[in-house]
Amino acid sequence: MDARRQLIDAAKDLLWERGFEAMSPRAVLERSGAGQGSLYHHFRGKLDLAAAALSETSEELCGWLDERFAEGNSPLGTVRGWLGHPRDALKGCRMGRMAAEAAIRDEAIRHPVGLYFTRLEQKLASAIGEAIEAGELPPGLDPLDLAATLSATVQGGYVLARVRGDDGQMKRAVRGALSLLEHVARKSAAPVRSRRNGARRLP
Amino acid sequence: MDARRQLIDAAKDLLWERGFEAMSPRAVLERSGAGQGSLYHHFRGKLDLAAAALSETSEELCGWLDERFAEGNSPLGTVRGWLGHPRDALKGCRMGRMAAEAAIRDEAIRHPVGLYFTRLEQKLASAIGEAIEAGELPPGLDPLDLAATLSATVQGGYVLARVRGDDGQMKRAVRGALSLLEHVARKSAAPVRSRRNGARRLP
DNA sequence: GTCTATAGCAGGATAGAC
DNA sequence: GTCTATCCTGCTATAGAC
Repeated sequence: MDARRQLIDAAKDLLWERGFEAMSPRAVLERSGAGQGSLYHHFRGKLDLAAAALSETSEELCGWLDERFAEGNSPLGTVRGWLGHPRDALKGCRMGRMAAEAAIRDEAIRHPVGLYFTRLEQKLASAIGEAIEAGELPPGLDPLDLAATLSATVQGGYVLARVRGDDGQMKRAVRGALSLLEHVARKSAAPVRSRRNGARRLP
Repeated sequence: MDARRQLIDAAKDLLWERGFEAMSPRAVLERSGAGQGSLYHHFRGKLDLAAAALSETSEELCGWLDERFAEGNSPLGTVRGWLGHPRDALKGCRMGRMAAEAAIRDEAIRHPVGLYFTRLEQKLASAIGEAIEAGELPPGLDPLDLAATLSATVQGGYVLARVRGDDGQMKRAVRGALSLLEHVARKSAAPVRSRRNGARRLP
C-alpha cells in the first residue's frame, strides 16, 4: 500500500515537469522506486494513475484557494493578494499545463483539472461581487467575466513567460491587471460606499 | 522541391492539432504523402522540420497582426478589435500551444514562437501608448504591462476554454477585459483630450 | 530528390514467480 | 502486493536502390 503512495507522488511531479503525454510509466517507476507490477496492480494503467495524481493535486490547490480566500482582507484586497502571489512562471501551472494535452478530452483527466478552475472562478467571482457591493469596485462589472479575465491573465502569464523564456512576462501581466483594477477602483471609491454595509467576511 | 512544401504544410497542421511531442514523423509523412527519404533529405530531423513549420506559421500570424493593427481605427478601437476578434478557443493557439512542450527550451522552437509574441506585444503596447496620448486611456497605465495583460488574457482564455471544455470561457475572459478597458476609458474621456493631437495613424 | 526497407530503441502493458 | 522478465507496438532515423 506504500507503493501506491510513492507512485502517485512520482506521477504528480512528472505531470508537472513533463505533462501527461511525456510522462512514461517507466519514468514513474524509476522515480518512485516501485516495480512494474505495483503500477498495474494499483492502477488500470497510465491514464488511471495520472487521473489519481491530478485529483490529489487539484484538491491540494483547491485547499490552498480556500485558505487564501478566507483570510480577513477586504474583498478587493483578497483579489489583489491572489493576483500578486509569487509564482514560478517558467515551471508553469500544474493544472493549466494540462490544457495542451490531447488527454484533456478524456473525462478522467479533465474533471480534476476543471474542478480547480471552477473553484478558482467561484472564489474570484464572489470576492469581486463583494467588492462591488462594498463599493470597492464599480457596479457594471460582471463578476464572472472579470473572474475569467483575471484567471486567464495568470494562466496566460505562464504561457508568455515560457514561450519567451522570461519570467518577467508574468510579472508584467499581473502588474497590468493590478493597475487596471486600481484605476477602476479609484473611480468608484468616492461615489458609492452607501446604504449597504457590504459583505464583511470575518467570523 | 514540392515534397518540402507538403511536409511543412502537414507539420504546421499537426503541430497545431497535437503539438511537438505528439507529432510523429510518420504522421507527417502520411498526411503529406511524401516518403521517408524526403523528410530526411530536406530536414535534419523532426526538430528541424518543426522549426521550419513554426517559423512559417509565426510569419503568417505576424503578417496578420501587421494588417490588423494598420487599419484606420482609433488606437483604443484597434486594441478592442484585436481583443474581440473571434477565436476557435477549443482548438488552442498555434503559438501559445507550444508553451507546454519541453522542446520550448530549444532555441530553434522557441525563437519563432517568441517572435510572434514579441511582435504582438509591440503592436499592443504602441496602440495603448497612442491611446493614452490621445486621451482615450488615462496616463499612469504602463503600455508594456497592459499589453502583457491583454495578450495573457487571450492566451489564458485558450487554457481555460480547453480545461473546462467550454468555449464560453474565452468569451468571458475577453468580455471582462473589454469591460475593464471601458471603465478606465470612460474615466479618462473627459479630463484629457488636450494639447497634443495624439498620434493619428492614417496615411 | 524521392522512394522502400529496415534498424534501434522507448513506450505501455502483461505474465507469472515469489 | 511486489518483483523480474518479456511482449508488442510505434517512434525516430538510416541505408541504399531508383
